[in-house]
Amino acid sequence: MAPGQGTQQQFRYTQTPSKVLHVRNLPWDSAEEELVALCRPFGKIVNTMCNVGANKNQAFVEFADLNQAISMVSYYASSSEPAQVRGKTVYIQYSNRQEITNNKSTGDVPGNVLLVTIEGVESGDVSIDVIHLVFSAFGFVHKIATFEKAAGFQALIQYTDAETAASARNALDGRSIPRYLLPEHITTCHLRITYSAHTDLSIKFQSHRSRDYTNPFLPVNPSAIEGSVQPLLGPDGVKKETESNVLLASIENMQYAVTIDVLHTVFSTFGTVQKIAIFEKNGGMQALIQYPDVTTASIAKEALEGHCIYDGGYCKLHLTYSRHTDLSVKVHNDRGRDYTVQDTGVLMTSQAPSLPTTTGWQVYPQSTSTYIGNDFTATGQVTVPHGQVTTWNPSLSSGSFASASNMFPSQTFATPVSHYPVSTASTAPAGLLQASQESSQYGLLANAQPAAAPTTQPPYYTT
DNA sequence: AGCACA
Repeated sequence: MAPGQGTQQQFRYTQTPSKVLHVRNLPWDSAEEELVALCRPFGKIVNTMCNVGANKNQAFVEFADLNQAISMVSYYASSSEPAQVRGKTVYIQYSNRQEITNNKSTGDVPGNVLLVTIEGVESGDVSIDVIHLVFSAFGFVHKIATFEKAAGFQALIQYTDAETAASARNALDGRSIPRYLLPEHITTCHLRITYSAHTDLSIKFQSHRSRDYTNPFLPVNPSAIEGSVQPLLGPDGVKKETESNVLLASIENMQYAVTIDVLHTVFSTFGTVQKIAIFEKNGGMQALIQYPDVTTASIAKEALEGHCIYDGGYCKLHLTYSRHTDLSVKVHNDRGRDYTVQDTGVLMTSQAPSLPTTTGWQVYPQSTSTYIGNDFTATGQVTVPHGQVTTWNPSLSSGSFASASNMFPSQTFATPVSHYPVSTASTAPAGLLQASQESSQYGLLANAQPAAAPTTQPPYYTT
């Protein structure tokens, strides 16, 4: 055999596809979140390994499915823009291994602490109290710590001994948390349970993400109250969201009913809406809107964030990216729709509307664009409704919630816009107006509005 | 700028 030529592989870096990708030339100090943000649009990431190599500037990403890894490699192979992390070009190839193996989690050495992965949910969907309830059935739960990693929402559950942990694992591994303990839009929520190498968790605060049931005097972390989710922090300390094709919308000041049809009309302006689910959360209303791709979702998010569906600051939209990528909407009712199936023919008429020519409506910029939006943005997930302002962490709230009413404060953070030229508004406001005009014609909004609705005044969108 | 973990 000639030297340097193996029989197994002609060339060392001629890769066969793998669901594990090797990423190199990363910034030295790049975080796992940046890697995840880059790769997530292409599929579900189940594991990562960062700070690899002598320079700590390589990483591995493992997708759930081979095709997802292939789609990412193919995309950047033919893209005019190289893959980048914080402006630095990174190089992506198939790894020469088929899976990431961490030595961290042994997984099968029995211990008193369980590592639980809760599949198909994001952290806001399953409260620590629900987790506590489920796992208390097998014995006294000492401590719980929850966190979000690339693999998803995870929890460490500490029992007294390995026997109790084993009974809980045997009973619950692969099972689902009962539906009645979950938000309505969650249909599957399977538990994957392994043993953790930990024996005693160090819980610093009682919070929405960690509990120590052996120490009732442990202080409550004011910045980790129920309902607020710590945002991912970017390298500059600024909140950084992981993009998704699914948007989480919360609707503030909902004086008028906002139905799925209304949402479908509004969000269809930016592309095909695949699925919508609406549900109650903390007394407010939220909706998940699924687009086919991240790009469409981000355009819709940018265009709609902070806008009101109706005049007077009513039904103000706040949008974040959901961690969901594919909603399991199995119903066609007032809580959920799947527009990708045509069995009922419901609303298949509202495809992406044609470009507006002249609308006849006007866009009225509102001087108070972000009176509450800043607070939402600062806390990541939009989960805090009105009326719970006393539990809010003051350090996160730049303004007083006492002013969060129709009495808009005169000072604003945003630059006041005196007028929107129609030309520059063609992507967002004009499209919105077109959408609202259509919905008026089709009467979609008429049924949704109470008698007191401003019928003489067509709905319009303000910033 | 080119592959960890045992």
